[in-house]
Amino acid sequence: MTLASWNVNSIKARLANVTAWIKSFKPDVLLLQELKCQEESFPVLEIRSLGYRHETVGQKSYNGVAVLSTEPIAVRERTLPGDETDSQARYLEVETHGLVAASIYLPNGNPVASGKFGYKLAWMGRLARHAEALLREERVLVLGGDYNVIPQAEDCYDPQAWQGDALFRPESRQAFRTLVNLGFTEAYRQIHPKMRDYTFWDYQGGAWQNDLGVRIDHLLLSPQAADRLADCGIDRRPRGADKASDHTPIWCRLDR
DNA sequence: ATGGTCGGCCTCCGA
Repeated sequence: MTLASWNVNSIKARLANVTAWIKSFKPDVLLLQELKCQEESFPVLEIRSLGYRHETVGQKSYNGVAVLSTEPIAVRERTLPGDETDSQARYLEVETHGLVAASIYLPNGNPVASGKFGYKLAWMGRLARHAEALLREERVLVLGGDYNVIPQAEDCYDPQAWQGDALFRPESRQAFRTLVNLGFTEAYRQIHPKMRDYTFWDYQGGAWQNDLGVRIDHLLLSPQAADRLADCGIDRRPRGADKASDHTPIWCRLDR
């Protein structure tokens, strides 16, 4: 089975792009981020007509996550546990296709001098604590989404240009390592140890045309999921389409 | 010379 993740930067503005990609790639499970709409305005009919079930956590204007699946979906969590006061739509955890999957839209954290960076790091701490509990279940589990973290210098066209940015700050990268080191396998690096590839290119300054990107969308696999990992890739084609999102999908194939 | 990134939206904020 194939599972993919894609930050679509508005599901309404991106509907034609998303439906076209689903038709061509046919993922079994698709994790979406940055819907930028409330649940009642999610394009239910268009997604259903493609043969997918869906669950969403929506919010007006900002954030918003979803899970699409060719099989029934059972929701486990609609928010990241650990802070009842957090109302941002950034986490949806489900069971489908016999696996546990979470669609994650991790806070951007910029500007670093604002409270947003503290919120990002606190959110990452909560994610790590919850992930520990998830790992104890010893299930096939995928935590996928827009992590807004550039793990290493080689995941970035120019580390100097990102120096000081919340996506590349040492604190952000350390928190990402702490999460991975709980026992996850980062699917892309497992399959492509040396490859330079990106999942995000800014709209500004011809970043896409000049391949000035960063790798910030990740699939984290539990040991039971990593046992089944057969392939992983980044599909650049959607980023080159008309009216593209600034992110492109990352996918993995789990065998058996 | 002109333009300059998008999307949503209480025309600026968030990314």
